[in-house]
Amino acid sequence: MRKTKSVPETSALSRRERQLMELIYAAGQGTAAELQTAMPDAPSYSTVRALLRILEEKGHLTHRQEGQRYVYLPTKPHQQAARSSLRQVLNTFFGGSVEQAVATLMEAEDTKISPEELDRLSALIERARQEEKDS
Amino acid sequence: MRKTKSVPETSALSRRERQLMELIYAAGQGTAAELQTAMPDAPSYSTVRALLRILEEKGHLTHRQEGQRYVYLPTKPHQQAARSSLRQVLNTFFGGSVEQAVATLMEAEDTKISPEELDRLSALIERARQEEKDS
DNA sequence: TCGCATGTGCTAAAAAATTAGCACACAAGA
DNA sequence: TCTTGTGTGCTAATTTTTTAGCACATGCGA
Repeated sequence: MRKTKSVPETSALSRRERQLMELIYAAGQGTAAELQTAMPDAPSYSTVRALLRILEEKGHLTHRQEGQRYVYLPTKPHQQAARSSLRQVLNTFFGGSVEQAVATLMEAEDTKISPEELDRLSALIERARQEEKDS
Repeated sequence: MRKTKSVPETSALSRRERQLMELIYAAGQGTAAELQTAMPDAPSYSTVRALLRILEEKGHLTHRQEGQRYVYLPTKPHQQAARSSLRQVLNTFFGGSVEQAVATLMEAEDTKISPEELDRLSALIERARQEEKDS
């Protein structure tokens, strides 16, 4: 069994913390009240605020004051978080293979990829091929 | 902010539990000792066993006895878990778009997709297109 | 047969996460 | 000005998670 590389302390998020981070990344930003509303099995308002404070301490979030309330937003750029999450899933379930992941999605009944998206995807791949040649 | 659908109790995994599940999915199966070895910041052997027992109680794992030790393996088929994890990441970070996800991966220096994989990917897409037409 | 290595089954304790709830600040309208 | 609504800053309690460690079983070689 392969030894995976050590996880930095900051990524050891608790269940609720993770849930909040996902919401914030999906939404871009949010206030305590908004986030609470958006949570499926929402805890109390205090709890949400407490979690946000902790996440800020851990360095995952910052806030800016807007009027009199805090709007929280991620510290790490969306792009970077996205990439590392995706990598993680790819490694865990697909042996790191993008192709396998896409294949799995295409097989799923409920997650059909639209013709338009297929077009865009193949355009993307074509472009990558060109760049490959150029270099 | 969109309200996400409620998460079933069983998916509320703790940090360590999640870590174990990921390892098991990546490896297919494992004994307590193997898993402990594979964990980056491994806790004690007892701890690993305790967690495995809990995961089994929660219905995520089963074990079969092999000789005198337990070999744990996931309850849910790999495929299914893979799909739902991937979906999750796609929704959180890429607005559900496969294309965007692939684009992000291609941009990353450290996660270049190999020419071979590009070929396989486009073959995959081509096949999907054909099926689209047929139906 | 005895001692050791490797396993599981427990239980109880320690640490961390989650939660509630109060106190206080400030803005806006009566 | 007083009251109300909405916000933050705390602190303390509860609940979950994580951990260690003992007791007992089994297989194996000395």
